[in-house]
Amino acid sequence: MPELPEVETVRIGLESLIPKKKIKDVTYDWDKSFPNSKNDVDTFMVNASVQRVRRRAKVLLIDLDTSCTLMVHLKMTGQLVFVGEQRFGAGHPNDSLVSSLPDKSTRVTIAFDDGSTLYFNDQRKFGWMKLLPTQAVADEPFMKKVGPEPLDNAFSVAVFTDRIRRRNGTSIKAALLDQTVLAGVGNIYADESLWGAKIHPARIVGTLTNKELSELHRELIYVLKLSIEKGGSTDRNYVNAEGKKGSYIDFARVFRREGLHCLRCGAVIEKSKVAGRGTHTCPACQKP
DNA sequence: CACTTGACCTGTCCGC
DNA sequence: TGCGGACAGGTCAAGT
Repeated sequence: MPELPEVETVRIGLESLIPKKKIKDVTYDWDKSFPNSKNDVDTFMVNASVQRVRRRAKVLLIDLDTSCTLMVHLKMTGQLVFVGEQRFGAGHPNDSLVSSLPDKSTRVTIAFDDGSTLYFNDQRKFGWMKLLPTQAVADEPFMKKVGPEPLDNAFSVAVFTDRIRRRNGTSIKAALLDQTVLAGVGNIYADESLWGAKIHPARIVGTLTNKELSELHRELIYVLKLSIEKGGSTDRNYVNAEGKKGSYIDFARVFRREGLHCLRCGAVIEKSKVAGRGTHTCPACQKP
């Protein structure tokens, strides 16, 4: 589910909610969602306090004061939802998903000593969290191979072009989705940025001009920043750290707009499959 | 090696 | 309604 803007939105929310909170108790129902031993949890999590919440690519990093970090990947349907010590009932203005937690998608429950709780929910069980020494995070296989952050100042057109061209024989969409090329792009923002740059997702990287890649670089940064401003995209399951949906989907130009008119030229948006993923394009603006 | 496909899971939606 | 199949925002292992 969540791509860079959604994970960043969760990070911003958690960073304002959980630092300094002390963990009282941890429970979980599915080993693959949280593979650490009870001994790890008792030794390094229980009685530990949260220091800060970081993000790298689509991974959240919750640093504890035991020199350990909770590494979290939400994959397709994961949620990290914080519920304060005071709960609101159904119908209350502040009521939301949170009033019904935990529910059957709750995989891990982290209770803090002030009565508040952080829930890790994941319907499809693809997501995971794991506890490891903070200095070991960089040695994780994914962290070693993942590409640069697209919203860093250092992510220039030259860097983008150079890295994309490493996948010269594949489609531009597959290259954008490849986390070793650059970090954080998933299906929504691949389609959105390609529409913005008027490039068909199935175009082979080797056929793209530097001018086209320069446009794509600009569009990619634009849609990622816009989405963070809008609190991410809620297509199905995504919610932020307070259980609220994001609104980027209301601003989307092609994603999930099949059958509707292109906002630029009026042609009817089509849906197809590229790089094994549902793909949305304008047949007039984005020529194969 | 470069690239593509299937597997991991559950839930929902669509057509018969 | 009921049922089968396709599909869903990610990543990795196995296949060509």
